Amino acid sequence: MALAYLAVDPVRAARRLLGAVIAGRAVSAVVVEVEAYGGPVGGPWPDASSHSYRGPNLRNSVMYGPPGRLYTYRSHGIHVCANVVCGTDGVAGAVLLRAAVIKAGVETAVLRRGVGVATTALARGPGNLCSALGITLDDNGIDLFNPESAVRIRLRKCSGAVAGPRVGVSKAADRPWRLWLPGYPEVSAYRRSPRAPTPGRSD
DNA sequence: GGTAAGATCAGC
DNA sequence: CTGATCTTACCT
Repeated sequence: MALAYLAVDPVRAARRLLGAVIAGRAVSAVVVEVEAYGGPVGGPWPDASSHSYRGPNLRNSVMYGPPGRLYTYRSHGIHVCANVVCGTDGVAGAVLLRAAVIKAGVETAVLRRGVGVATTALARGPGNLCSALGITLDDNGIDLFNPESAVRIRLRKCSGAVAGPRVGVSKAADRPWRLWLPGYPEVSAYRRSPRAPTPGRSD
């Protein structure tokens, strides 16, 4: 059962999610960039930039559930971002889907993103990825391994991943928990958060 | 009941 | 670098 491959720490789960095929609403794509997010203080993978750092609440409850579920949230009041929950049931952890290569339904993705958007930019960036795949806040908590779900994922074997610091986070900014497959123009350019403290701290 | 911060993105 | 826009959490 492929689901068991996600019942591990977020960084390993992130590595296993690269190359996976995510099927959204009439659009499917191969995941080429992800970020790992850990859990609360005192948990196995404390992570100050994770939504679950301060314990369970209304927004992050899905992160504490079983692996293989979809965790969506609204970012900056504008965009929707999608995570795949990892770790065992009861332990918070998730992998943010940052970029993907559209494999089917390009026309639909273009309609959602806007005519004139470059093909390689359709699902570049977590907000754009959700937009292109038609993932919404209402999809929060759905089982990505249930064939009945509106959004599904299939894990594929994959190698050659590289790692670097996460994009946009203001805490634990130097932790190399962003993983991607090199050579894809779909992978977003690295931008450090303007709110992040001086580089090189071990946070 | 008010307010600040934020795992983003596009456009100057 | 900035503004847009909204949800949550945490305070009083």
